[in-house]
Amino acid sequence: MAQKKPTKGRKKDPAPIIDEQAIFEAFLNSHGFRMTRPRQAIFQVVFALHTHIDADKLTAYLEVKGLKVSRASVYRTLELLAQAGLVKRVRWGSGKCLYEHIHTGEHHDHLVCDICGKIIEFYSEEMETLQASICSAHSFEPRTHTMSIHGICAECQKKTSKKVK
Amino acid sequence: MAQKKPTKGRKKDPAPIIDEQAIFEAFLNSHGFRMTRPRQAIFQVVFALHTHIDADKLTAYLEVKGLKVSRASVYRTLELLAQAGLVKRVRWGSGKCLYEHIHTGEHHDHLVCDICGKIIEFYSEEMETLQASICSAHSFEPRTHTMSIHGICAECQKKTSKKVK
DNA sequence: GTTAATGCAAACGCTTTGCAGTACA
DNA sequence: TGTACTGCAAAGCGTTTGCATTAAC
Repeated sequence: MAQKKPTKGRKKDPAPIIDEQAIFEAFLNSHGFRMTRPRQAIFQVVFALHTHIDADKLTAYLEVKGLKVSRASVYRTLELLAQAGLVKRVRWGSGKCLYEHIHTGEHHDHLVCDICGKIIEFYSEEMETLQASICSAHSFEPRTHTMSIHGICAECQKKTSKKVK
Repeated sequence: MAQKKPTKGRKKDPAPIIDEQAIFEAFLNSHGFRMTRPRQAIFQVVFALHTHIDADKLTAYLEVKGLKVSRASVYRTLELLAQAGLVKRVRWGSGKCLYEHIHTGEHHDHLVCDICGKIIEFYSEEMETLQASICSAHSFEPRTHTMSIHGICAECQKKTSKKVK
């Protein structure tokens, strides 16, 4: 169901949020949990943003939108979303956690600029293949992976090379 | 000691610790720092173990060896070692930090078993090459990277398939 | 009307820091 | 002998939890 044209050309603009919403609701239902206003709100923000976000920023963001939700609920809901397989939690260098939504089947890796902190997402088919072959060489059954390359982004390189020699 | 036969067969047994010790001492010297007993001890343990270790385990390990060092000093020394480029600090899922020593030029990635927690290190030349090409495609200048594949190791697969189903 | 979810604030776990005493050079 | 380092304990930071109140079903 839900037509599935290849949509050649555009890279992003993945499955409509509705689908994920349905998954989330089904997940809640099947566990005897309830769909509440805070959960709605958090869900919306996480899936509307196309970036990683930490609990604090998310709370602030909600507040700006006029939805006051306690940090506790934010954490609890993100945990739920993670359990539902809709969101992935990643520890970041600082000790904070960032959360990113997962579009089914899709996933990407990260280039992280050590200077400006920018995160560039990328996807590489070869990387996936390579990982699969590494895993099978170790009889390891992969489930998820994280890969981040830290370094200096193009812009910061320019800035730096201007300033410092 | 210090002989450097190829020791075919064994995979590990890399550059003697002595070299790294020299680097550490040089680092300390050049920064006006001092080589102290706790620093010695911590250095020894980190480079003697061929695994990742967290500050707590390291402290405990030292205590067993009869070297009581405060957690504070452990953290401070690990920070120094990191600054010297001898040790890499990685945030782990739990919120803890693990530290791993770096043998110059070498580096490896990880397979992490979600069931037993075992960490398998691997190195892949193709991975390095692939990363380099991804970086250059984004005009990104890489410095370090982290890649971990989570999943289930061979042994746990066996156990699981026996029990379940 | 039940039962689960919320918000608050206190607890938590790991890491960092300030300070008085200790030890390296 | 002077200065850096240590150990302690307290503070810090992000996250989790207990409990009384509120809201979903």
